[in-house]
Amino acid sequence: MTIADIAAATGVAVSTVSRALSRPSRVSAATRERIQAAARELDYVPHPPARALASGRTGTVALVVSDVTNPFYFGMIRGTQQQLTAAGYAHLLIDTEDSADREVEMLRAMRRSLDGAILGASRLPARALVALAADIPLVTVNRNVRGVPSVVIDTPAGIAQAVEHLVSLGHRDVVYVSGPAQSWSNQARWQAMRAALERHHLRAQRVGPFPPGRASGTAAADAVLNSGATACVAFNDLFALGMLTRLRERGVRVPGDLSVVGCDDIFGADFSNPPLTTLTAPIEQAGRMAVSLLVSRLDHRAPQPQRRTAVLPTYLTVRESTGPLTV
Amino acid sequence: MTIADIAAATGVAVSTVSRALSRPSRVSAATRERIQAAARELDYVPHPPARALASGRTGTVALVVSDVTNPFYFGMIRGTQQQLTAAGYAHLLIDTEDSADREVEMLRAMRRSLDGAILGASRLPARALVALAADIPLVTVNRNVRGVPSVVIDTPAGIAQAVEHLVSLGHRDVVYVSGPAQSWSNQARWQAMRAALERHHLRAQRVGPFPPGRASGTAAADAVLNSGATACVAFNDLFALGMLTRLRERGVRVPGDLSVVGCDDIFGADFSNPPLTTLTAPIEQAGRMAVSLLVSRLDHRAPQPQRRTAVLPTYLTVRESTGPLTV
DNA sequence: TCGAGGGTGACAACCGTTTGCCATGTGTTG
DNA sequence: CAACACATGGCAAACGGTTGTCACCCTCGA
Repeated sequence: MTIADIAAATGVAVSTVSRALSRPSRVSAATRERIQAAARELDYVPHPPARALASGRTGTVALVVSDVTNPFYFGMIRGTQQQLTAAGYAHLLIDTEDSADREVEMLRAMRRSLDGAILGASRLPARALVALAADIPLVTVNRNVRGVPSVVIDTPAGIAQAVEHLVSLGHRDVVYVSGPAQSWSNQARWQAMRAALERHHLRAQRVGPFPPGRASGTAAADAVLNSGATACVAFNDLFALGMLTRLRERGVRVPGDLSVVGCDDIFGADFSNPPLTTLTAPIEQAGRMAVSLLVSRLDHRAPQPQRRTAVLPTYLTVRESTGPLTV
Repeated sequence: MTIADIAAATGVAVSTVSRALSRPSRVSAATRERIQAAARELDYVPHPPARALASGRTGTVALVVSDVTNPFYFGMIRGTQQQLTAAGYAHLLIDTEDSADREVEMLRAMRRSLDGAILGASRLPARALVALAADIPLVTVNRNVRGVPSVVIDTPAGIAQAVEHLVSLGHRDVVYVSGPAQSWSNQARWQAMRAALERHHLRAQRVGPFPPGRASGTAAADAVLNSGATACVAFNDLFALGMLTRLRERGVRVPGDLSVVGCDDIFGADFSNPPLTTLTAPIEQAGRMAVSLLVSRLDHRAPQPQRRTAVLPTYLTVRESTGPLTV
């Protein structure tokens, strides 16, 4: 069941078989048909590694995440999965366990077995990212570095909306619950928050930073309560969800005593108690778009896209974790 | 940066380099050291496809799921990811989109680029599964077919506990919310439910089947309500969670008017409203174990394990969606 | 001193495809 | 009718490793 067998069976050269199978226009309709029939007959299955060795193309793209455990990535996984399959690529999953070192190390090791990679929220310093991009086609998500194509979800713009929402409900003391300090998204969100509050002549406060994960919600909730704020915007839904449980434990009413808004709108945000007001991010779409961007650069026949970075809008989904300020 | 370069740099043959790198015991300490130093120096990175072509081993294992969207698989993905990385394998993700045809088709196509595969809840008929297993090392999860190693989560045993729990709360009319008809797990759960109820001389009812997905919760909730039951066990948490929202919409109190128990204990079951009583399944562990099983058969040097199938226990986690029968 | 044996490294075949280059045959054009 | 272009298919050289086989050398025992 190699192309040599097919060649023998049909009496043509292996090169012809190869062409009939992978570049059908290169052979005449008659032989092509004959060869394809034989292939079907012998139920031939191509050998990807051999193909990769000879052609340099592996037909595989990796999705690199910092922690598969984070529900935020579930959406990304879905999105990339869909689009990669559609484009005929295999989907490799790499977990860097929150370590930048591991990130470059794994990527370096797998470089030759990948056609490209999608970095979901890379922790790499900008220069390392650029260096890596020179080695292997990359698209980043939620991480904008000059020279590396990327798709970013415009949560910062959404944050302005969220602040607007809270202010309109009468809140004056709103605090930002900060995520990991090295996180690009976290910084962007905090900046946006500060700017938005300043437009209302309100002082921006923050608590944290806290490590990723729902467990951080406990400490975060306590910190927010301690800050005396009446509303807060959390770095992400995982934090917010964690806070909700903690607040419930402590008997703090949401939104009666404290309004909470999250970011991302991950699985669960709609059925938590109370359902979470959050910035809905088109995560899945981001994944799909990242793949499109990557695949179109991989396909050299396709026209290279002008814009190397796409920004996706976010919108505020008001549920029940935010409410008017009560005196 | 191929082994030929290293060979040239150190003045030995490529075969020696190859051995120094992949079978270090086969060369003397002196040359090995010299070669490894040179490799580091030239920063050589092995070429996986070439290796795969020559050796037949790809160092890649696929996790095959019916729908990446299902949170049940999130746990599996985590588990397999961890263990595969630990064992030095790359992790390929395949989504069959609930189609058995697609399942065998994809697996056939990728066969040569995989060392093995883990089937999370395969939809394949038994004979097809066995045929496939002859072609490529397989381990199934929650699917027990003679001759194919597997790890199954013993939810059925847990169902007995759940029924016990409900009966002890006074419930006499408890209904099973059925999942996809072809699902092996669904059948096993229903059987277990029936048996458990019969032990209490109670009649087993069921509603459904419903297609996978949270959305089914709506129809399911209505059906359960219509059945007149005072308690139900849902095929999985996704259903149960969906039901919870629907019941809330309809103003039905849980557990006041209806007790609900789910299966699996997926992400979200603990912070839903009310938190869900469910059968906690060690999903992540199942993933890890499946990998262990697979990897140990791949490694021919390792002693082949006797037991080809592992069963993992499940336990009842009582939260707030179940309560005493109220007249 | 000689032969045996174990350890070390080299040779070369092979894994299954792709692809650049060339030879042939066919149709088109002037 | 000749010359030419083009379409088609074949040859063979890669691609980057692994591995079976074998030759060599060194050491040790008789």
